[in-house]
Amino acid sequence: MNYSYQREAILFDLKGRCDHPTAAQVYETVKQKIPNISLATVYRNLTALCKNGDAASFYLAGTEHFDGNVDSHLHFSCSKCGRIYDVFNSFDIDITEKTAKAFPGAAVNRITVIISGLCESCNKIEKNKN
Amino acid sequence: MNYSYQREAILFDLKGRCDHPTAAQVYETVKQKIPNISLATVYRNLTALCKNGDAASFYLAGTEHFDGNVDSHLHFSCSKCGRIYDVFNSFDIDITEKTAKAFPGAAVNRITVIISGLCESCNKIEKNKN
DNA sequence: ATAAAACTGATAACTATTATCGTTTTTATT
DNA sequence: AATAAAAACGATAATAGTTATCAGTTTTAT
Repeated sequence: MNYSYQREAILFDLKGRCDHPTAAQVYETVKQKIPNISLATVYRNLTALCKNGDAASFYLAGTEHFDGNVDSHLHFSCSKCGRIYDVFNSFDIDITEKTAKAFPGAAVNRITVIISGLCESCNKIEKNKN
Repeated sequence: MNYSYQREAILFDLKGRCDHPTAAQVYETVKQKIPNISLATVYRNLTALCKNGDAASFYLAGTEHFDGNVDSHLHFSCSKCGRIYDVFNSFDIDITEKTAKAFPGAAVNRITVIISGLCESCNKIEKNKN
């Protein structure tokens, strides 16, 4: 893989935010720095960065979201405000290990956990409606 | 919600299989029974059935997969053969409960867990390559 | 300096899904 | 049974997200 100014800018942008952006959202911000960058370049590089282990991604309702944090963690998605929060693995078990036990002979590569519901602030608003 | 012959056939098909089909796959099989059924009808009804609690769905690589089994369970997706296996919750913790603790004040509605890797048979083939 | 490989922007193509609309079916009421 | 409103239908257009193509540019190794 060769160096590219565009890829560097994309990774820099992704690493500097924690909102789990879509490709289109990364495109919008990187465009401020590189006005003539193409959306295809953003897609290409986000995919390459994930493949390379520099980024991660997960799907939410059919749309891919990217994450500059490649450390194992879960995601909480609020169905009202749409925000995606990190959930730093507070679980007292190693899901990967347990899964390997449940599937003897299989190779576990990745575990995606998406918790959905109402975040604290949206839930508070919801409760006040009564 | 009124009765519809198409919806009944769609739910019957979904309940009778365990391969977590996409809308297009349900369409293909239901078409054998109702040749003039529309793909839009399949989408409409799968969505309605999920909303109604008679079915469930999750996204895999941008595509929605449907599940006639609405009991809590996880999914193992093989990256080679594409098959999706059910993982009946052998974990000794209640993820929902733990999540609620990690997010005090939030309301947890649903937890989607997708484990990806190589299933036992594909992993065996992979190992024999050496 | 040069040539191959990798990467780019622009855009066409594709896949999955949703929206629209005129027609048909279902359901409740006469 | 007739009827009218609501719900659902099939066909298909529209949309969203993503991937593929391709000619031109940048990077890298020599």
